[in-house]
Amino acid sequence: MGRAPCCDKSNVKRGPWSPEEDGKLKEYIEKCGTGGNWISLPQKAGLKRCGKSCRLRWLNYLRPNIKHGEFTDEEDNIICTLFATIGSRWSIIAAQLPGRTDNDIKNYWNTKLKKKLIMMSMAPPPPPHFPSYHHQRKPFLPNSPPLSAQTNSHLYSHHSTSATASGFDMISPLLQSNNLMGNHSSNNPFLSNKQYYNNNNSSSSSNLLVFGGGSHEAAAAASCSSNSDGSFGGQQLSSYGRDFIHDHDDHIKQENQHHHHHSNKFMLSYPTNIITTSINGGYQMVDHHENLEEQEVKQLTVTPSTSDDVISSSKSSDEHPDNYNYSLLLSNVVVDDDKNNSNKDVQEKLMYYYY
DNA sequence: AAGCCCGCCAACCGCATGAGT
DNA sequence: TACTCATGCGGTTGGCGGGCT
Repeated sequence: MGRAPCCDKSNVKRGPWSPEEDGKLKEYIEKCGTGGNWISLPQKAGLKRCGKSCRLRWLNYLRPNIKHGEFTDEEDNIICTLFATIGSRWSIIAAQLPGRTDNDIKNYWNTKLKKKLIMMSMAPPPPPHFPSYHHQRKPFLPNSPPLSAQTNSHLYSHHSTSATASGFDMISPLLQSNNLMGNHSSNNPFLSNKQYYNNNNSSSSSNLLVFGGGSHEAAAAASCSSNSDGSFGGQQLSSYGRDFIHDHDDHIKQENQHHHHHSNKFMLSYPTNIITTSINGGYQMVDHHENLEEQEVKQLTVTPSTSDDVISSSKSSDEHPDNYNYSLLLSNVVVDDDKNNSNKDVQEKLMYYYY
């Protein structure tokens, strides 16, 4: 049985809001607030509207300090960076852009920015002397990532990350054009894992990458999950994110539960403090495929290069411990491809950008 | 001038989640 | 524990307006 509708649809007005309706809603909320109840608000405000409609109108249009109009280049960069990192989590992206609504950003992305990136991707490649990301990577500044200003529960409480491999690929050119990343096509951070394995027989390449300010799930979205068709398995990751993040102090216990109940583990989606606990044991990252017959299990053991790296980073992580630990921890790891056990050199596997 | 096409964006829809009971 | 319901979210739709033929 489906759930009951939130309102009597035959009795509510739909479609565009009139100035009179806007006025009523604005006046009521400014005078009385929402009262924590949108369902009853329209009646109190004298509106023949669904509560959800009122809420949307208020949040996306009427509330104070809403910014409309052109997006700046800086906003473009933030949107691209975050989209590459966490996918279409518009509410989270909007939280980084004061005055912008998730709806605005979503529309902007779907109608303009995406196309802009496509156009830029068709532009000629940068000249050969364009420096690699190894040379221009910015040092991590623990006081910078705006994502860390949010609570974890806010970050991870909802829905899926639906970024696609093509989405990541699309973003790359813009980032390059803005000098945010290098020009190593073989190190394209937006390749899916599938592409990574297709392109690299050994574990010596650097496609196990993170692009973003250091949110835990962000790392997962960018680096960990790919499905058998090469697309990113955001839903899976997201469900992990939900499970883990809600009770920050209970992560390790929950990780253990997952260890028992799931064959697919996305180590890099774990918060840093969990990874930190894995210094001695290491973690496995398994690329899980739905169809067992065709399953090509890719198993990566990812461990910090040395305990000292992790410990030292932990010590200086007071301000934004999660981000800081995470980045330092993963910036220098051993990636061991079990299928191809030939290269265990310590390598710099992760690229990151902070704004 | 009329008709068509298409991009933009406000609004809607369905679903997941969490709080309350 | 099970259920209901309000809220918040991302995906999608549909109307409007501008440009083109």
